[in-house]
Amino acid sequence: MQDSIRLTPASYIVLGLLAQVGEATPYELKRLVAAGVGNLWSVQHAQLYSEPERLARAGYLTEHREPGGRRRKRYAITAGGRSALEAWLAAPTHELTELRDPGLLKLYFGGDPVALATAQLEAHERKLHDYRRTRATDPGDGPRGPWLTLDAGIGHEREWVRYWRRVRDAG
Amino acid sequence: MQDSIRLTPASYIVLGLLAQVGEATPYELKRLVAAGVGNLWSVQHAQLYSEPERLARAGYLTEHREPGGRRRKRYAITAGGRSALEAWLAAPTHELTELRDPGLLKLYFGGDPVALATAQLEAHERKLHDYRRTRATDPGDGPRGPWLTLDAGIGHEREWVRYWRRVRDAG
DNA sequence: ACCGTCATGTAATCGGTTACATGATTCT
DNA sequence: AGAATCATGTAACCGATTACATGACGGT
Repeated sequence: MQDSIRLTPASYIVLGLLAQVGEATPYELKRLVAAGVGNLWSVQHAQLYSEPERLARAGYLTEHREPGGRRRKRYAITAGGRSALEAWLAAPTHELTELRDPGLLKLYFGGDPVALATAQLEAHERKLHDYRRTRATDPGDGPRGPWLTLDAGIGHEREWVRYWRRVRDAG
Repeated sequence: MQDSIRLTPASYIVLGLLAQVGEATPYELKRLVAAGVGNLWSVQHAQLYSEPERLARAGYLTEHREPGGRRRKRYAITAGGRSALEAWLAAPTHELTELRDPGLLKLYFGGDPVALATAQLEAHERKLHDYRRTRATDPGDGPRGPWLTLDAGIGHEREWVRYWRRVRDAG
């Protein structure tokens, strides 16, 4: 129950998911991440074992082993966890994303624009179609958040496609 | 000279800058990063002390202390370093950026769209003006890479502005 | 039976971040 | 002269990634 650990984005992902689903094992968390937030902010599966432990030690989650079979650990959010999550949600942030794009980095240091653009275009177009398919099958009910961020993903993939096309065609 | 360390983006930033300027102290690297790549991919200043050491141990850089005064360490790229850099530059990548935007993450988990949009809009608009000012004063000669990535930055900030405006106005 | 992939987890490493420090300049 | 900021560096910690492992299950 030792408090005061630093809460990172990964922490909030765990807290946020557990707030939604009630309780889960690390493996279930992995599935949940893959089902949505994952293309927003990826988390290695190993971290979905260590992070809940950390959060539990700090009192944000409870942990108990399943009695039979694999004796897996199930985690659930506590009141403390919920209020930490809510405090975080309530504070809008001015922080900006960095681009942090490996392709751009190569471009910066002199990588061949056309070759980079070709490779990147392919990848971004694929991802864009991916997103669009997801959105097409989205019933549109359910919470607003995931839908809005999916929209962000689409907008950004489109922008990347535009960008790399420009680079390619200028080459 | 122990070889075979893993080269990370930070490594390539150091290699790339040293390839351009010949040699530098960590502090000078810090300035160089701030002058450009920094808004593409930020690097903590402390890492500009440790990373060159690592690279030097692995034979990608040479290191020697200045004789007088502060006895700072100056680093220069070796042939091995240069060829590692070039190999990296020559291989286009299919890797995609993730969004990794703290604001989006909050949105995903139910943060208030209008509040988030307001805060984010302000920050992105500022950054956009910033980039535009930079581009306005760019002579436009010099290597292509930085100019092209600046263009990416502008395109993306514009997309973010569009996006958050939509979110705000839909709220 | 065998092979591959999914399910599930632990251990070790290490890059990157944060915190701490101190001298030199510049501004008020 | 004192405050603030820039210049310059070291040390410690720890979150995140990589590597390693093993059992179950579906298909051929």
